Amino acid sequence: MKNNLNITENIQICAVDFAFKRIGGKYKARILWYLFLKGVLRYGELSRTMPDITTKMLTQTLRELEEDKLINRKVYQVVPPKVEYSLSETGYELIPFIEHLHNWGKKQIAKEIEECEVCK
Amino acid sequence: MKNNLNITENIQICAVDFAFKRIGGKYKARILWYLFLKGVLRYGELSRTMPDITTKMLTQTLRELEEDKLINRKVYQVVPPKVEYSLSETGYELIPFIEHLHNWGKKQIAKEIEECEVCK
DNA sequence: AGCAATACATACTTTTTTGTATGTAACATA
DNA sequence: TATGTTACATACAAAAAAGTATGTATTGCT
Repeated sequence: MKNNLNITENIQICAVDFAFKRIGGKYKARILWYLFLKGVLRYGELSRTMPDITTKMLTQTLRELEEDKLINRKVYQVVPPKVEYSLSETGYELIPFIEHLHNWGKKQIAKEIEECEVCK
Repeated sequence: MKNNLNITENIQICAVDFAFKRIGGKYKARILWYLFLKGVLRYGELSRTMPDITTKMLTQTLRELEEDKLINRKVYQVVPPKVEYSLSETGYELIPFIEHLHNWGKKQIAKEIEECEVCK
């Protein structure tokens, strides 16, 4: 009676957890969302699009996304350097989810503004 | 030329970010997913279903979910105490997203096992 | 009186994540 | 020879999240 989980349920736990580990970072979803909206972007373009992300965090996050194969990284052997980032197929498969989240968020924000007395 | 974002895009950023703050915790999505799968659950039942979550984290996470109105908390004035948790309507609206994430995760896990030489 | 059941609370420590500040490489151009 | 451009790297500090251990309240039952 201690553990009444079946295998299927355990896999389900893991899958939600597994997925969350790959996109759970502070900026991951946003980066994926931007790559989706804008297509191929250079490092500097990403940086200028999201000025609140420091270069350290941007690089770090991009590396993690690349390791998990959610984005593609294309390096041009030129000076000054040129590196392009884009969504991978696997990363692209996460877009419907981010979109849902995005719509949900928009709706919630609207609701909170509506309920906010100070805002009236 | 420094900031070429328009208002619409800024709202989009915020929405993804906003949403992520509400379900970004280590256990939040899992708890919501379980409440969806099982319906109404008592504190102890949740705890037994997810034995890897300490009572401190479970309580803390449940409180945050409650504050953000993603779950309902119903207290029965009895001894020993009885408290029931369930998805709120707003929380329920997140289920399609968690489900998507869950399916994506399952697929990725399968893919990784397939690619794993050691597993063969 | 002592114990069990249930749903927590709280002080404190450890770990993880994020931020700050500064530095580097390579070449083209002034 | 100095400067600008681009895409980072790295040491260190701060902040946030999570974990550990222990305690509490109430009441029925033995």
